[in-house]
Amino acid sequence: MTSEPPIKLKPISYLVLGMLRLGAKSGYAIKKAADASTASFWPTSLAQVYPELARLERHSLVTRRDDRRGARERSAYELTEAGEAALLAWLRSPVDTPPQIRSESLLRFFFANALPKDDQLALLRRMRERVADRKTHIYNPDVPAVTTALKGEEVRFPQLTADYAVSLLAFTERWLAELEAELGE
Amino acid sequence: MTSEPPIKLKPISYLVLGMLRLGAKSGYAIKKAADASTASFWPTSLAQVYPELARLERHSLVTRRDDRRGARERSAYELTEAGEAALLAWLRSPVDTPPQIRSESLLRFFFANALPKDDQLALLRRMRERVADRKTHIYNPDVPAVTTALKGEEVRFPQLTADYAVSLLAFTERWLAELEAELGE
DNA sequence: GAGCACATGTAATTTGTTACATGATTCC
DNA sequence: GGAATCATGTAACAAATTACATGTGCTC
Repeated sequence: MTSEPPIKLKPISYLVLGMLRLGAKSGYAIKKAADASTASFWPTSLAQVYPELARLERHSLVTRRDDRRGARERSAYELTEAGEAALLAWLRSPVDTPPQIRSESLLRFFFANALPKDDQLALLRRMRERVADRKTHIYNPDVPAVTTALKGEEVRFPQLTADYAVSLLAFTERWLAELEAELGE
Repeated sequence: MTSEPPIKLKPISYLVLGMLRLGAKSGYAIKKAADASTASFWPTSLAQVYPELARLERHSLVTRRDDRRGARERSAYELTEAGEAALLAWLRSPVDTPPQIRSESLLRFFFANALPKDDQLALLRRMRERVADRKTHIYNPDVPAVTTALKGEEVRFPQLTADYAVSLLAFTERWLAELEAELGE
């Protein structure tokens, strides 16, 4: 089907394939869906999505058709069989790079010893407030909006992912509150 | 003291300043200490540490002196008063960029709906096993090894950071086990 | 008609990793 | 004597973000 050298699929590839499978059709829609669901553990940008779609099309993992609305151009992409197979193979594969985390907040926490006790407590309180903030702002993945492609399939993992994120934040909040109490004595 | 334009301090700057304060003296020692303590939430490399030390020295936040061992050259760095002040100011500052996370594992989880139930369960089990692995391999920050510079100061935050990491992993393990049980019914 | 969401891309810049280059010291 | 660790740096490369560039359609 293609004479291209074998394509190397990266997480962004699977993000795109996965969102297509859930029913997002345009690059813009994929990015929007990602912002509302996967952004907190796999951030991306349009400058990644568009080139990736083109790359996947060159390798016949997706097909593109014109889908203009009046004068505004738009592309509608679909998974090919090879594309769906690649997605499933990845989901089944055990290979897993460890999660990468960059938390300035934890870095501060780690060095907090340099502060007098009052400032340590202030730091903990600020951290806890911020965690509470993030908890209330977790996007509930707007699954119905993008699952038009799925007939009858019960979609629960996106919601579970959001649930997990909220639980983690709640756990962190409690952990910080306890430490605050202990340190404040 | 310097005619350089004002220095812009980034997290790697504070990592270096903080490790110096804990008693690491050479660039190599800073990297080693970071690998054993902060690497899981703020990874870095020697190719960042060395240039950063040079930059901090140019701006008089650290001082460098020769500390060769025989024929092997080595530099010993120390915080200046300005350096310690910068570290403390950062620790007190509320500014906080949200943590950045990239977890291929969670991305898989999010899309796991595409799999038949058995494969979903296998995915959950693999995730849980991997979390358990990471939990057992968490480095305990080797604080005594680098705290020669601190006289009498009780250093507990590095240990607390490791405790928190272990707690989070344990929480995740339980969460996954429960989901597995629920899904397995 | 103003402002925002929809829509697609490329270019420039930033950030960070891995590879390269070189050598000394220590431990088995 | 060989391997691992100590020690310092630079160069090449990779990945990702932000900025740039352009225009349409919808809603208040």
